[in-house]
Amino acid sequence: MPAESLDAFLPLAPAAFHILVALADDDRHGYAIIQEVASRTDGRVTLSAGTLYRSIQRLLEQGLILETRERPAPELDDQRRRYYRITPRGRAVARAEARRLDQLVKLARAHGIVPGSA
Amino acid sequence: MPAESLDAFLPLAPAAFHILVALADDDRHGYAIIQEVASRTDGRVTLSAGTLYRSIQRLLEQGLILETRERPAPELDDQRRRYYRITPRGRAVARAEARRLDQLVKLARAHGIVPGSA
DNA sequence: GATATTATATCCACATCGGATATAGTATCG
DNA sequence: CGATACTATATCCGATGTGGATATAATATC
Repeated sequence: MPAESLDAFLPLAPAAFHILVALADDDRHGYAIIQEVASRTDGRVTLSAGTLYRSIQRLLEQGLILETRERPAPELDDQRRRYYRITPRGRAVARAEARRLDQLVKLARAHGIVPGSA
Repeated sequence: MPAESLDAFLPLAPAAFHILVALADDDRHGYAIIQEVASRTDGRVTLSAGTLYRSIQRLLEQGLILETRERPAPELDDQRRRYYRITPRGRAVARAEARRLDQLVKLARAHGIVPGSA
């Protein structure tokens, strides 16, 4: 996967970025992604159901995530759930987006926007 | 200006962030902002005219920038230009947005998205 | 004087988003 | 065991932000 083609995905939609980062560690189902993102951001980012499921559809179509057949032990499972896993391409896109955001922050710092680091 | 009210502006529209950062150093006119942003990002961010002038209207309404009456020496000026300056509030919002973006990058790093820093 | 560039402004179509709504399975508790 | 709350997925609607096209006109170049 050449680096160029990753650029076609950038800038990545904010919701898509959060979903990919939430799946970076572990496979998760949709509802769990909402909770995980909220938890990790101390409640600052609360993905709505509409945003979540539409984002998941797009990420699947783009091959950035896939739906897994693996499920947890039945006593921990819930038949309604659909579990998702980040793909290598998804990881590469998330990495490229993180780099893009980092450059944005550096640009702001270089022009004195952030005190204590200008 | 309490920190809470800044949150109402977040997340800041990407174009608005770029405009505020471009005005961080110097007053500029619209067309110059497009060129400055393109130059600073090595051509990766090219604000379209439509995006620029609508973004400027919003930033004016929100009090994040203002139009200045000061103009350069007549031989360097162009009567068609409208010059803009970032306000203290605009600077505070840009700073808050930079902080938000930085936290996003840190979150991605904490979950192993960015190699060499996880 | 013709042409290209600079400069501002508006319109249209497309993508993304939050919130509302729908449907139904699962857990809790009296 | 029945009511109620929570979990879980999915779709629809309206609002916002964006690039690209279009318009208009002043300025610079040749």
